[in-house]
Amino acid sequence: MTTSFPQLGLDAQLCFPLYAASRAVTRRYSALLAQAGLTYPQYLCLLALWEADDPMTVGELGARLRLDSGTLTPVLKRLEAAGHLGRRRDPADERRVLLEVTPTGWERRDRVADVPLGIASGMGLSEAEAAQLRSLLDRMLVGLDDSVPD
Amino acid sequence: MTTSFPQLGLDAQLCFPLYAASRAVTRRYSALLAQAGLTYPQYLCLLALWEADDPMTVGELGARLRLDSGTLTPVLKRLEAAGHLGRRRDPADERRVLLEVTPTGWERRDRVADVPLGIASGMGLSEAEAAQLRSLLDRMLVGLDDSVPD
DNA sequence: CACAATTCAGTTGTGCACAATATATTTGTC
DNA sequence: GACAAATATATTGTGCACAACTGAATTGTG
Repeated sequence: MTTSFPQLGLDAQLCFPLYAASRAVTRRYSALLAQAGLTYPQYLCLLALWEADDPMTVGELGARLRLDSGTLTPVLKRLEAAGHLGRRRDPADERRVLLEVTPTGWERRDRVADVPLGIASGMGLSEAEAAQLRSLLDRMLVGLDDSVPD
Repeated sequence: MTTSFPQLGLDAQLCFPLYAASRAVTRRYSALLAQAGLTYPQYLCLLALWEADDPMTVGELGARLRLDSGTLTPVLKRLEAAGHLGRRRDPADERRVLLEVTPTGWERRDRVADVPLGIASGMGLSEAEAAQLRSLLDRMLVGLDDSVPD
């Protein structure tokens, strides 16, 4: 690197390690999830819906995953086509679409139950380090939210 | 969340905070880079090429950024179309394509020089925390590399 | 030299992300 | 109760990511 612009070094910024690490983890998940017929974003949708227990709207899911309807709608349609969830308009407010996991969708849960452990073991971080990393990432997210008050 | 499958909690896994934080940071960069006519992956390509100083092959760039030719080729073509870099076959080995930043491409460097600082200030982490985060992410990447020896 | 194996970039196809926009529904306000 | 403003989702268009494949160029081996 030329000595000028040291702040433009790939490794001097947080963004690149973050971006590369995120893609590496997603890739690793994808390989395991493919065996269950799921992509990573589809898996995230199911995680959120499994957690909620009750039917959830597209907007609520988007708020949880920080994804907009332009991303979610096609993902949800593929999950519906695969029989993992049902989508129906909320009778009480026809603008909303309620997402409900089907029995087939609940079965996926057992199928992927051991995926996270499989990833964690290959990651080379202790439980304490993982917790520390989670904490730093959470604080970063909050910081980014706060500095753009919508 | 139902009490079974605690390991499937969205926040229990590292992947989701990592994924959400990475997208949040990329989004923030994109907003600033758009003013310079660059997308985030295009910016990463230029960062790597600026660092190298000498012409670089597509393969070398891919190794640095951890991206494959299927991703890079269209990005590089757009950078070429914008006049930021030149692509030519290596006369010594016609399989390779050499990437060279044009004068116009070098000018982009001044244009984006203050972008990283603008991001960092909004991130709410101290310099020490940022360094710690970088270190954890790097070790994670190494761990993931090691556990899949290609 | 012949030629199989390897390397390198490009192409194709699928699936996100996200901005901008469109459309339908609901909610205030008068 | 009309109707403007707000809300919720869907659609469109652009640009990645990445797996799988193609084809050209190079290298290793006999």
